Amino acid sequence: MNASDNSIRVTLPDGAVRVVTRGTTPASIAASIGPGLAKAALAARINGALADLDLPIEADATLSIVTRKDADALELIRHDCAHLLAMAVQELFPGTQVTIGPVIEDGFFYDFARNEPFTPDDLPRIEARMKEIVARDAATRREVWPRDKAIAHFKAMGESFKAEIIADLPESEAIKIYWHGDWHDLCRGPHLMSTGKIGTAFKLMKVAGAYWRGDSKNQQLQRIYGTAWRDEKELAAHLHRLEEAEKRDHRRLGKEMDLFHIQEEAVGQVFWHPKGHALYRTLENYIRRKIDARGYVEVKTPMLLDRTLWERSGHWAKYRANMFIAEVEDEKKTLAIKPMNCPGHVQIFNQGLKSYRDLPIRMAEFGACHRYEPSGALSGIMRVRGFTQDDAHIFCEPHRMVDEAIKASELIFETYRELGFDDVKVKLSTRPDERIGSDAIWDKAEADLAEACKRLSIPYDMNPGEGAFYGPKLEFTLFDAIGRGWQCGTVQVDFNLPDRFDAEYVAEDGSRKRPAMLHRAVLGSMERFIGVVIEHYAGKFPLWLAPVQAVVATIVSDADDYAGEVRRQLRLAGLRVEADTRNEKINYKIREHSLAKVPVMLVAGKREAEEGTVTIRRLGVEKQETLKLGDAIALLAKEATPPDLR
RNA sequence: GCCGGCUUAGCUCAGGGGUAGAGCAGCGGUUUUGUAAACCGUUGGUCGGGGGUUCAAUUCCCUCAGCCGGCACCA
Repeated sequence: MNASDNSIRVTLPDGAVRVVTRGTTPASIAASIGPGLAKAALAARINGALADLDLPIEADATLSIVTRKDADALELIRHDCAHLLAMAVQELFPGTQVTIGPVIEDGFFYDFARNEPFTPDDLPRIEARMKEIVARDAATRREVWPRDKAIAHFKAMGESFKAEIIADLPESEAIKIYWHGDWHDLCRGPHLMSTGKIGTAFKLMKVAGAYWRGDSKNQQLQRIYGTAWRDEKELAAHLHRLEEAEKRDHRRLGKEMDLFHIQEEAVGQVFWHPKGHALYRTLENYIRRKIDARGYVEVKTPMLLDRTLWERSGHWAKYRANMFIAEVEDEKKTLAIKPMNCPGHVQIFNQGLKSYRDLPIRMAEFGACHRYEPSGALSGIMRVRGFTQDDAHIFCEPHRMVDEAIKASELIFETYRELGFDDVKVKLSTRPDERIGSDAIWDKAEADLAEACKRLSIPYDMNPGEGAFYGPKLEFTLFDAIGRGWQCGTVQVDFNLPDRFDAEYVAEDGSRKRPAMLHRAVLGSMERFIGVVIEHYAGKFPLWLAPVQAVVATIVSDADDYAGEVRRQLRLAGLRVEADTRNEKINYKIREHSLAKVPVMLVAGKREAEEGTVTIRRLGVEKQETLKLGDAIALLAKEATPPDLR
């Protein structure tokens, strides 16, 4: 063996090349660059892949040293935190089995198997132990074990879940065991060189149940969630963001702003209060104008339909568990409350003979649907059992499907933009295992939806196997002001219903043909969308959406009559206005209506009453402006114009 | 549906085996006020429902419901 065989070339990020002995570790290269870097080093990136600092480099490679400042650091810290958590839990609660503990957005979790539940009180104890282990600065050691030895070892320890994981690893995978002091776990790594490197910018957040391997048929484990960051400042910032998110929670704002409520006797259904319903109507009318302008026809179909119809549609077989059923005593009938509007729309289509000249028929309905959702799925007005879809079904000649999918998608994008959502992602969900229709039909429908996206030049992600049993779909997810995604709009192809209900039209050649059917919703559910809008704007709605657009607040009781007149004229101009003539100081009124997030306050004191003016004060803005009443009305009416009418 | 937590006045919340409190809101007054809380007085609760233990339960136990956080689900 000559000397050159023992040398390798390591290329650093700045392009510099170091010739080192084969088997040199990133740690020693870092040390040779400088003691500061050696100290700051958390891990290495060898040929682009994250690796342990003590992993010998065996061939020419590119190398970068990962420090706390790098984006990768978070991933490493969080991964180590998961181990730290498992270690602390096993020290404090002997007999607890470890399973998996991955890195997730903002943090990590670890799933444990233990008979007694963890309580929220356990979290501070575990967290304290984690910090103790960090202070211990236990060294990390990596070992590679033969598979059989590893399985036998973990089985002997009573760690049956770990043994199962190892047994399921592909043969090609090396079984790596990481030691942190005298605690060890199976892990693919990499890890920081000691527990002291993790730092203490972490916090355990919550305990939850989670099924082994995500399957509800399996044993339920106990999951502990934590968040972890590079330093205390980042942690504090994250906790602050959570607090801010809580402030815009639609359930909280719904109560504070008197928009809606839900009560025990109508679980999963919304009582819309006057202000909430003002918002609801504004959105509904807006959507109605948009679809009217695009050649839709609006219909209304029955809430209760006989069981036989649901049998024919296929819902009784496929969707029965989610349907509310109504038995009628006098007649021997079973009715179901509609969970979807589509079967009803096909009934309307089927009345009378349709010609190809009549197509496309774009049949819309603000359709109230009810679905029996699992109790654990309910959440405020975001996930409910009674909701209204801004639904439509488009019956068209099969070759027009791409065009119609394009039109529907354009409507969705335009609507989101006008409502203040610019960040939208599209997914194409393709054939699920359980489905109807031939592969040829699916090929065509999936290709049509993809073609629609292509022609619109919108990027989309594939979502394989997630289509409906009756056809593929495009799903539109919008992202709100704090970056959370909400799936709202959808465009779906349906091969099922036209067939089952024998929908037909007379084609150009006089033959009877089956129309293609497209389901689409823009907002999805009114309830859910309003929830999203509330959280997106944190209750501070743009003027056109605000439930109360302006409050006329008096300073002295002499201005009461004038305030009434101002209110009357603003209402004539189409604005939602209240007058506050209570015997309170203007400070008090300003404060109260500011907290209520009323966008515009019109102050009317003695001066304004005499001069026929109002003083406008905008929400959160101290600067005021006094205008002639007529000018103020014109200004506000213009500002309050819905985006589609501007 | 599953795991855990929670449920006290209209709202936000404190309390705790001997029969319940605060702030705000409400109501009654006084005050006529100029841009984020004027002052005085005052009403208000089967402590989520049911059952049990106890001389005594809002408090402890069981059970049901709802809500919250996850998991599963979202045709």
